[in-house]
Amino acid sequence: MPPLPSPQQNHLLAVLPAAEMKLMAEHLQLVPMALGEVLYEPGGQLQHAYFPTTSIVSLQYVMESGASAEIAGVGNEGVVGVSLFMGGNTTPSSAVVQTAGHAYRLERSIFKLEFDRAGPLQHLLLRYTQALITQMFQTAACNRHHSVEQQLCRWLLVTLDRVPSGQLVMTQELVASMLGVRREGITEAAGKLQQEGFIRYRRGHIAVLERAGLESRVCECYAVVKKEVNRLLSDPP
Amino acid sequence: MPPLPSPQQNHLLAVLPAAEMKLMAEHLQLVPMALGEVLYEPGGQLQHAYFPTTSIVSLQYVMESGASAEIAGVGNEGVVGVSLFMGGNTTPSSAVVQTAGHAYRLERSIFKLEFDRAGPLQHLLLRYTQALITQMFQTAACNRHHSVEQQLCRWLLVTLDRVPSGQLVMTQELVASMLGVRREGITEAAGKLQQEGFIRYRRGHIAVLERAGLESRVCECYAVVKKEVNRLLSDPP
DNA sequence: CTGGCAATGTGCGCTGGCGAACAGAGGTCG
DNA sequence: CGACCTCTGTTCGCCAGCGCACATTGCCAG
Repeated sequence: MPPLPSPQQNHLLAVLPAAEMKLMAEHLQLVPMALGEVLYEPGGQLQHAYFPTTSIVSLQYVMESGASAEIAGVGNEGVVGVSLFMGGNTTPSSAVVQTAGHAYRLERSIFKLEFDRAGPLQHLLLRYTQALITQMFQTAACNRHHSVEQQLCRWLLVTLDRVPSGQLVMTQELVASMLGVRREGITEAAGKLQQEGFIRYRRGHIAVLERAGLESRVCECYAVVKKEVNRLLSDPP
Repeated sequence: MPPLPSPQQNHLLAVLPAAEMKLMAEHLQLVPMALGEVLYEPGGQLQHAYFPTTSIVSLQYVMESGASAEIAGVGNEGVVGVSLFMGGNTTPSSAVVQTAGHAYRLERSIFKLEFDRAGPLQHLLLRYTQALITQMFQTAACNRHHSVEQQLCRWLLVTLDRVPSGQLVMTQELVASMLGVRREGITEAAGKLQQEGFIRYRRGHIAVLERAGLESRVCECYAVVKKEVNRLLSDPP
């Protein structure tokens, strides 16, 4: 077994000043995140904020028809539950664990209290929220104008940035529901990428072999978001 | 000529406590907003926050190919320039005046100062930002799954909520670029709506005749966003 | 090692939206 | 009042992605 994750594996927690971190440490609670677990449903009251370390959470919207679409993903660079401090407490979206792993969680009232302290944590969270907004922004535009193959490449690259090993546990069915397209569409696009030797997959596993290949096929959206997220989360002035 | 707009015509400014408002009043500056005016471009430094009264501003993203997509709109219920207080200062999107009118603007540093006061204004702005997030969310999902006609209905209804007269000054070309679709697609969809007697248009003018008709055709997205925005901006606890 | 089931591969026909090209029809401005 | 330009209507071929149906293939449990 790999060593238990430390809070520092989450970038937001990692860059907190020691003093700040000390205050929160005793309230942070390590929890396992199982694939498919639902952290919250539309309109449901969030009880905790989650800081993923090794897990990945997908923020998605499910339409009345049952069709779904991922709007943004949260990995160890962020936090699930921004609506807690934005003031709404709930959102019309859901959050589902997309890659199993761990997260640290913080009870809702504590989280809000720490935020209202108006210290470095607040600034960090607000900047992160803006990064999240950029993701959604770009997803909306990408949904409108780019092909399934391009979006698949984007999704793979984003996920890869959060899973250094490049070994993803993920069925085509699941990818399809994330992207909000048909499973067959993924089969086809993934088939092409496999033929080119960029990826290899077998029954629920995807291995990225040649990252550069994906980068040559992806739309601009990947780079735009990555650059913006780096800008926002690197150097707090 | 209609009377000059008062700051109270902007909902955010209207609900501010008198004390708060007094502080800001002397810095608020009434400006005309001309159709097509660009408030900021991707990556550009915002100099002001804008509180629309009678104008409508469209937040959009322009792709490398030149194709564009509106991600959210801001009318008298909101403010343009959330990135100023979120910490990023800029965003990769642009803001364009979609309906001419007026707005009150606030110099960047003043705006940030007032926000950092952590009073009612801050809470209000954060809640509004979450409402904005909901809009983007829903736009992303809507772009993925709904037809041009549905999206046109949504767009008309949203705009109608901000233009009580129901008389829109807007060419099909412009609507098309907002929705990120072809102009012909709008011609066709609008033609249907006109045949049904829901709207009437002539060279750059759209008149909504039967709001209920549009509501019968629109996708769920309109109601979801409206409900959520009402929830967030009505009763600050 | 052998069902059985979930995951993947494939092949239809269909349709919504795209791209391009052009014809009419208001407005506007000389 | 007429020229001109912009906006709108319409057509045609094309293709990505959908929905459906069914064949195949790993993988795991028994």
